[in-house]
Amino acid sequence: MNASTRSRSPSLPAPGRAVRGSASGRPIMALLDLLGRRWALRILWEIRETTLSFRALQSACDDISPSVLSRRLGELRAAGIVEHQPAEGYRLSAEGERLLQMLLPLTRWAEDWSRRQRG
Amino acid sequence: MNASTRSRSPSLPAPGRAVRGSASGRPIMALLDLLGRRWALRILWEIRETTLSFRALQSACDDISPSVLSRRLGELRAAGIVEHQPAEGYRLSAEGERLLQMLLPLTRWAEDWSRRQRG
DNA sequence: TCATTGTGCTACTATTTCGGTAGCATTGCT
DNA sequence: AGCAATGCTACCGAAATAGTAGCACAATGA
Repeated sequence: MNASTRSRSPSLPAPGRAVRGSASGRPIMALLDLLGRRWALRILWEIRETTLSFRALQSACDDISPSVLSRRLGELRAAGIVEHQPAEGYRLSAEGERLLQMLLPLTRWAEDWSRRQRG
Repeated sequence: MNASTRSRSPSLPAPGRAVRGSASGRPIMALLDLLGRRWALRILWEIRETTLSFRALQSACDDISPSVLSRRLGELRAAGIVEHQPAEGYRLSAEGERLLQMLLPLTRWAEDWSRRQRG
């Protein structure tokens, strides 16, 4: 068996397809699956208002390993949330920007949370 | 070998402490770490407007394994996002409800996404 | 009283995912 | 041609997760 034929990535979550934890294909489940993978939220966060090259993104994410970064980017691109501009780098798609708009208030929440957790 | 001495869980993300992928302790990084763990978002989603027992939550999450559910619940409770009412079950804390308020619009986004992805 | 059912887990092993390092093909300098 | 930067893939050990079994406890009810 050739290594290139072995399955090396989890199934790509997409609306309308069964995903991990849900045979229903409900879009929200596909999304929660996608965003719940390691580094996915962080990657989106780091490009929320900028364009970064693969390596710049890698170091922004505290030197995430290139294999995982590559996989996450592949998934996020397949989902149409991230796009790659040759000679510029990775950035949010228009749809990805709408998604991130919704996540920005998390910063505020996290700060309140911080105050409460520490007292 | 005493089981209680072995390390069995990844470090609990908390604001003010270094977390996976960030030595800064910025609250948002701790939050992204916490929510980026497998099933974390889904668990919060399933109790967004109800209280569920351990087993009910397990089946709501498409029969997630109890070991992972137990860990996630421990983390989310330590974070003050989820709380456990004896004889009732798991539910969001007041703070957790504020957090979920921000995530509810994801449903709408995911539905639009679905339409675009499928054409 | 003694099953029976439900609850909240922990233990254990197998499988999958991730982390970390090395390195390659391509592109663009100079 | 040489050199550096970019966007990866391969490989493999480590860590997280899945899957199954089962335990301790409380409540119910015959």
